Amino acid sequence: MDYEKLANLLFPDVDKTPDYYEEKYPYRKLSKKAEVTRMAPSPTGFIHLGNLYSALADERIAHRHDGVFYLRIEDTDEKRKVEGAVDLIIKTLRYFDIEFDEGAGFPEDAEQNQYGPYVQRQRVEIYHTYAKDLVKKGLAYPCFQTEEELEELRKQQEEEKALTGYYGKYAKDRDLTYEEIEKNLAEGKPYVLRLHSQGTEGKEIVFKDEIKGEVKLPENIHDIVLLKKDGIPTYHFAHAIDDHLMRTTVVVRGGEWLASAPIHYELFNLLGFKMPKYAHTAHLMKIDEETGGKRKLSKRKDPELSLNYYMEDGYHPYCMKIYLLTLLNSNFEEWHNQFPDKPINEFPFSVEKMNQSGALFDKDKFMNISKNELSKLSEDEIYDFLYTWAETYAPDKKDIYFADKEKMLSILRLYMGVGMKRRRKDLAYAKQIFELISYFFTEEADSSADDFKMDEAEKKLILNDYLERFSYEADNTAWFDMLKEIADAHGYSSDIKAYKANPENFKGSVSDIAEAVRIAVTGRANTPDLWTIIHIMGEDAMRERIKKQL
RNA sequence: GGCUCAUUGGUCAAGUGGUUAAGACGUCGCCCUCUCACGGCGAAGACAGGAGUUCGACUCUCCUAUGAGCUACCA
Repeated sequence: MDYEKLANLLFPDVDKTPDYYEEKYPYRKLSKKAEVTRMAPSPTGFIHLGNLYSALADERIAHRHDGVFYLRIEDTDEKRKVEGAVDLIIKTLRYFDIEFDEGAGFPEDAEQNQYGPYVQRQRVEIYHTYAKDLVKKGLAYPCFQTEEELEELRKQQEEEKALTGYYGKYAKDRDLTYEEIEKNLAEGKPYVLRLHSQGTEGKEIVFKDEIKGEVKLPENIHDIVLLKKDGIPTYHFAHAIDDHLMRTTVVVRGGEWLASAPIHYELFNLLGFKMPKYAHTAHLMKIDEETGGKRKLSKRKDPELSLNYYMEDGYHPYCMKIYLLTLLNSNFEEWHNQFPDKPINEFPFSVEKMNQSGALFDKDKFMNISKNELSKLSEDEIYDFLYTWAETYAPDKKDIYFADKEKMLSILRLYMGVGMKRRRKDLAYAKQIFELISYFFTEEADSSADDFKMDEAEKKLILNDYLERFSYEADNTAWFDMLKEIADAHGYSSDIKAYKANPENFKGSVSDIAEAVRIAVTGRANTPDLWTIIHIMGEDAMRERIKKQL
């Protein structure tokens, strides 16, 4: 067989050689430690937590030592394509403070486009050049098998209990003559381009994974498809060419790719490429309600783990980043607690420290982190964050909550414990915060929340007395002393300890008095300092709310 | 079925032959306290199972179990 002739028959329009591209995309001039990573999503128009999780890993690895983090769009599968997906990806990641250094999304003539195009469908010329070269070397051939024939083959192999797939003696079209190929082509028969695998059955390769260490895998023997019948490359072929030509140094990808590593190993070898480092990551998992087991996040089954969900509820992107980092690198949390003031990007992120097994997304933990981190912000920062969130996610509330900036800031100071010895940690996410402080912005107390513990008559008696004695000018201690007086006057103990020592001597304690007032004013049994609440709300509002209970 | 990876408390996890098996979240108790939140102190709670190797195994080997992934002209 004259492979040269076959190559020209198959790719008459390809006039370039691999050397051309090798020269066009030279090795990057970066320091030794610098790594080049990429995020390579399909443009499905959907990003979820798992995507963010691995994008963050990529980004940290690249930016740890001034490397490059770029965006490549893997649109080789027609069915998955969605318009505007690239924009969505860039915007979403930007929301979480992750920026690309180059790749899709940058203008064509931009400096950040030097290794482009970064969209695979715009790279077919490149793939075909390498494909032609492979054909020339007798390492690839056209395969005219139909789906039915392949299906037939699979059945036959299953019956024989043989390994399924197109390989070795089963790869009939390996031996097609030039004339046969020419004839098929002339008849317009569709074909795919297959790799002529050089692997031997039973042989093993030792594959080094940056996270898992050395893994023994069987050598690839399959004549895998390089170019689909429409001339578009499969993931495997595109991966080899793109990551080589874009000079990727570390490929971070999901663990489901580990099994196909032998294919990539062979491909890189036959193409004469130096292999990048690989890091196969564990997926974020969740508990499956039906089976009770762990399983990987699925975009179809787990809409609540879409990034939109977290944006809509108003989780602070910084908190999300912190949480994901604690999952990604187990020593991050310790580092962050040790140096709370250091920018988190200074954390020495390491590939080796990444998890081997999939972690469950722990909402409690995330909540805890959110509360902790928000408590470190200033009231102005929280104000701005809430304002921005409300603009898009709660426009109806925006006008109400932000009508009076000073009032809002006072409320935030109250809830954050600004000025106290220690900050409070009540605030977790925007939606929850709006709910938490809602009673400040309604006509009356939140009647749906908590009920009074004392009976109607007693309640009215106490609240009446409270209104009579109340003085707006009284400071916090004077005001509380007044509550104690009420307690004493009605058979409650003004001294909590005395009450606890002999509860049978009293109807209750001053805390019951405070609670009655608290519920009357706010509708809730639990709030921060009541005196401050009253003074933010104003005397009239307070009196009105209490009168409603009489 | 074949191949691969994983398995330390409810969750996330330190740990690489000798430890009282860290720490964080959660849970519970106590203290502080007008409630809540914060903070402090404390408690319960784990090496999937079985064989080896070894003076000694969470750590090494093998087997079993369980879970996950791959086995496409999808990525």
